Amino acid sequence: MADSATPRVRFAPSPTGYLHVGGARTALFNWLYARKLGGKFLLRIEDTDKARSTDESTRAIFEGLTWLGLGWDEDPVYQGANLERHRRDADRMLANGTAYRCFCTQAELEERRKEAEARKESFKYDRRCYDLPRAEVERRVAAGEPHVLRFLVPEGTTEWNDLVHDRIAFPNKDIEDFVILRSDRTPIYNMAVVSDDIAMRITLVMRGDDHISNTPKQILLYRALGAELPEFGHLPMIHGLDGKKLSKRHGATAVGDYQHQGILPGAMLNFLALLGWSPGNDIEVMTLDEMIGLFSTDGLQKKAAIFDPKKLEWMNGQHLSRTPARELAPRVTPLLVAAGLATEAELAARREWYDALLELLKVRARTTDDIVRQAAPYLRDAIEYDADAVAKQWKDPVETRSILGATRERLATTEWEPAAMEEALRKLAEERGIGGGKIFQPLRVALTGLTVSPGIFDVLVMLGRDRSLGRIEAAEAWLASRA
RNA sequence: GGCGGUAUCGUCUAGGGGACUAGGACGGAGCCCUCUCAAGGCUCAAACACGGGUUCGAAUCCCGUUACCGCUACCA
Repeated sequence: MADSATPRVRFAPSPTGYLHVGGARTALFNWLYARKLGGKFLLRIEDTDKARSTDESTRAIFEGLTWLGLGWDEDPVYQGANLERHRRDADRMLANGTAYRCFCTQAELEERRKEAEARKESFKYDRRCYDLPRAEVERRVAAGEPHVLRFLVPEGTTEWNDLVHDRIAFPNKDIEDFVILRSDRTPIYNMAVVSDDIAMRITLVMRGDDHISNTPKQILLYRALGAELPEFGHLPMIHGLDGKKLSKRHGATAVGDYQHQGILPGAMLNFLALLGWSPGNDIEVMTLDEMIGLFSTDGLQKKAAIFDPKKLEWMNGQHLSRTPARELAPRVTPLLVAAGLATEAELAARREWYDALLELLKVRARTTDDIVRQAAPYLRDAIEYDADAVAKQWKDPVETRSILGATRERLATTEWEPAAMEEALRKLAEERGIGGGKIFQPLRVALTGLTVSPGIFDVLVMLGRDRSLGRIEAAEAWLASRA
């Protein structure tokens, strides 16, 4: 275990796509760990696979983390920039006898692998180049013969006390003498990771459990380099609804996809946190700060979790409801503008009204997109009558028009205030011998064109006197033309 | 195939030998509230993979089986 006073953890994605929800969760747990313990959360871009890495992906990772609010503490480390150190470390191992040169070509290896397979045996490099006479090795090196550096796996057992799995052990005989430096002198993954983690003074390596079998190799490398071991913690995977590893087939897997679906970053984080971690009680909905307070590696799960979009939506609805309009506005305004429902200036000009509208809509929305959909009747001049709404609430044009007319007259002479309006309309219903709903429902359609909306008196207030009365009148005219 | 990991309601999970007639949440069904929709409240259906041990006692500990997942490259 590393003795550094300050815990240092890192998130080390390879920039070959977008920020995956699984990666986001790994980042979150590392981030929470650092925040909880007053440590540092570092970012390392593993861009050594030149063929697959792109700047665009790197940018997507930055953007994803930034959107989520998972800031990193030091400048991001680009693995590709540390090539020289990786080589030096590999050469050090060659020098101290923990690594050796191997001249076997990939084609030869491939052939032997196939042969072993044909014999139904598992292939493991047979260490033949380790036995090459020193003179021959020197001769071939001098001749410029291409070769790789392989790690000389020692005898014994490699084990560690995993933060989430407790003890994990691998017999070293099952680990082959793996390559650490390619024939073009670029490092192989495990070499680069260990070299970088040592250089970054990482105290805990917390990553997906698909790395469990890399861990014994890495531990061996730490030892060969005479470095102090960090702690290791392996997080379970995230699967799709069918129990298979989450992939494109399951729909949205990129954090950005959810951002565009109207998910709040806080809700995304909260949902992800609960996928593989539990605060140990029945608490579900949490802010990031609350998560920091509650976080403990004890609550980390061993089992893979299935990503359930339904629960994400519910979680988002919870966060939406709990977010004050003032905080919601910056996230919703751009969407409203993009939908052509308003301009930023218009909304800024009546900020209190806008806040009140958001307060009304957020409770019945599960995504910010829902809010945008619901907001249309309050922002647009004209409304459209939903066919189903008309069919259901305006069945009888003549009667409906009569009710609407009476409603309009009452409202016109009533103070524009919820309690007063409700009293007036309930009285009207009583006079006509009908239930309140018989007035409210057709009115709702006249006002919004829809069968669903916030409470009708809230709608009247949001719309304002002139617009409300105007809409009722328009509805009456529309009905007259149908009668 | 080899090695490693995992196993509680459909899903996320609580549980760390007796408090378990196994708790909460999502989703589902129903009821209440009610001007609609949400939200909220209440109720119901729904799980300890299987088999052996250990123990007075096992969801909890051990072993095996099964299933699933991961790794098995001069990818990361």
